[in-house]
Amino acid sequence: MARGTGTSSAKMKDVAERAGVSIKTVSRVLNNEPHVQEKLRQKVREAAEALDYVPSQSARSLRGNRSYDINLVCHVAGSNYVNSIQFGAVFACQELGYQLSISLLENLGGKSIAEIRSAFEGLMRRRKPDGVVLLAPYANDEKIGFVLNEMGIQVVRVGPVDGTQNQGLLVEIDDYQASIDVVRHLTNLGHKRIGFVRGSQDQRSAHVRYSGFCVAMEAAGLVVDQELVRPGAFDFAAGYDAGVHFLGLKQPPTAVFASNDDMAAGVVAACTERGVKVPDDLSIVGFDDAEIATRMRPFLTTIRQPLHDLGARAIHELIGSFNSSTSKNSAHRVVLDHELIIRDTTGSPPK
Amino acid sequence: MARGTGTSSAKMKDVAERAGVSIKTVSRVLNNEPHVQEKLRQKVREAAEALDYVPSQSARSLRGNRSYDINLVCHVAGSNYVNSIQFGAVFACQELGYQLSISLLENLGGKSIAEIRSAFEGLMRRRKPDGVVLLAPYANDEKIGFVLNEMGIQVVRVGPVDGTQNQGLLVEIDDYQASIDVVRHLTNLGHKRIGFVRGSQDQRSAHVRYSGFCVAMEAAGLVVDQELVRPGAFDFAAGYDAGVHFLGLKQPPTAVFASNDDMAAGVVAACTERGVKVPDDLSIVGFDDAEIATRMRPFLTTIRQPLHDLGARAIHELIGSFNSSTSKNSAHRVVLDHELIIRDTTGSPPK
DNA sequence: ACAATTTTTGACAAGGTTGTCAATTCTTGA
DNA sequence: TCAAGAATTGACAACCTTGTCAAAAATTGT
Repeated sequence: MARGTGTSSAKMKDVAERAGVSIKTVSRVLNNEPHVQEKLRQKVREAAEALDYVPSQSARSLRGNRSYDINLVCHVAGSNYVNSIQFGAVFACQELGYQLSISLLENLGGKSIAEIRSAFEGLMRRRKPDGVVLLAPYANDEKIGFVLNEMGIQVVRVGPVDGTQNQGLLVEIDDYQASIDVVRHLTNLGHKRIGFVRGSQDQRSAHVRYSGFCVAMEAAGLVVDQELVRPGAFDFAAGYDAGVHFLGLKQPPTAVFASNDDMAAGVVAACTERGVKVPDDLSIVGFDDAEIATRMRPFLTTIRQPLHDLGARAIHELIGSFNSSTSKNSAHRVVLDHELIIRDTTGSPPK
Repeated sequence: MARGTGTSSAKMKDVAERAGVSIKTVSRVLNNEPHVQEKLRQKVREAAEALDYVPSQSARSLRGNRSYDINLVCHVAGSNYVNSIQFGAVFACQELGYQLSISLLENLGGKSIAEIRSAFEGLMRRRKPDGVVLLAPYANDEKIGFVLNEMGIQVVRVGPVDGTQNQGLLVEIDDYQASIDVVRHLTNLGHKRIGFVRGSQDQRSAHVRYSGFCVAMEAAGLVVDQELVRPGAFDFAAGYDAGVHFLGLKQPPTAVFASNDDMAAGVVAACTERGVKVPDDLSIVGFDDAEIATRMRPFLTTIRQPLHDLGARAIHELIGSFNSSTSKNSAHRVVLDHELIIRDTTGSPPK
């Protein structure tokens, strides 16, 4: 009953009364709209502060047709990659007053536009997010971007994306350069027969990493032996299979570059089982610097992606685009730094 | 322009007109309130169906003072445990028309009630969730439960919890029995000297698993040698350290039960480095059946927790409690089944 | 100093739902 | 058949914010 003890929080009306202005003026000040005297601005801000005013999201959404929600869309698997990006995104949202919710979509690959549309509509019509963060493998699916655009939802994509499609917002690292860095590290150590384990064909990063690999090999005056290029799906098992294949070869490689850490760990596991010493007999490099890189023995040499930052930056770009006056189509591409982490799975090739 | 092409979706008013009833009646039908003739119910449902009506979350929230949001609160680390539960929860929310958002809280251990309160208020006042899912290590913090209760937010806790505090909603597995199962598996194989790696002291599960271990040892007529009980923090490094300790002993154990998979993997790593054969020289069991259990070699014998189901069930309990008429204090405890997964890290003790 | 213009301010409606309460219809008993 | 009571239905307000538009105040030009 006593003042300040009321359970319900202050409303705009209360702030207006305390500041001696109209409700609308309070609204203007709090939303940083123009056309208010500096003097009143101060008063309103003070009043809001004093009353510990917090705007009602539901009222804002209802009237303003904005949800202050951002949706992170990914497929079901809870990989370290998705997880780390997600955490970065959550932090950024907390900071900026948005809410991040997670949406899981069954694999949409190869679905028609109509099917994709209905999947998203089913997911989002209860509460339409202001923006969507699209992770691999959806980031590169132009149909999905199209559907979301059509629904009036701003999109930011994380990860490498085909150059062909209209760009929009994009946050990534330079996978191409990172692959070159890996090969250079290996060739500097003296390796000449270098194997490669590819990632899922439906993910752009898999292709980019492979082409970086090829270019760097060529630049080093080496040939890419197709016998030493194995398919994979970014999972441990594929790495293991590739490892078994390599070790069974008459002339095995002296180094293997796997397109991600899970697969690199698989290659190492195959070596461990067969008594092949890493890195003495075979050097191995991964990509991502996932948890497993320091959970395995020996520790994995790999490329560190700033996953956390990628997620955070994606959110910042998205929210920035809401407030900027530039049109929806404004393309913006952000490239974050990667880093080659040299640990214990790489060394000189055997004599 | 043509009928059905309108961009904005149907509102309650439209449904009411089509069904020839008042808006309020539509509301009643759609919310399953009593006092409506069956005949009208049908009509309304048909109309809603035909118009593809979806209620506006913001309007509902504004008027009804419910957000249809559920918050999953955990600390920063993106462990497999948190991740898997989260995925289960997201699925359940999608199914039930709620939105799951993630909140990350810096470590709140040892903070005062005032500090905890302000952390949550800062986090949640922009949009107060209808319920909160509390994961370890927060699940067992009674101060947090208290603060949330005071804020009028329903809570469901996942994981083992002290019996002392007022219960509320709780979803867990029987960690105690699971530990007994592990020990029984080991003693059945003939092990007598069994080591144990404990989990973080601030997590209830660590204590429960340890006491299950002790009881089962006693039941098998074995003594718990304190030399063979090592501390840990549920992380790989602690398991590794414990492994190094065990292997350096004059009389090492023939089996080790680690309180989670990460630590078990650490013990295995220590063995691998030292040329100790698993399971020939040392049997090792983990807990969780995390990803790493099948990413390591040999594959890890462990307890499978139905993490996905725990998350989903937590959501179901929470939402169920909103709709049920029973009071907030209604305690409900759900215990899901665990399973001992016997893989390749356990075998008979060496002669 | 006054009209014309620009800037600042506020009254009011609207957004889509649910709670309240009064009006209507139906049921029951005499 | 009619009164009393119960069940059903609907009109209207309320939730809290933002957009519209007109009114008021300040500024400019002559």
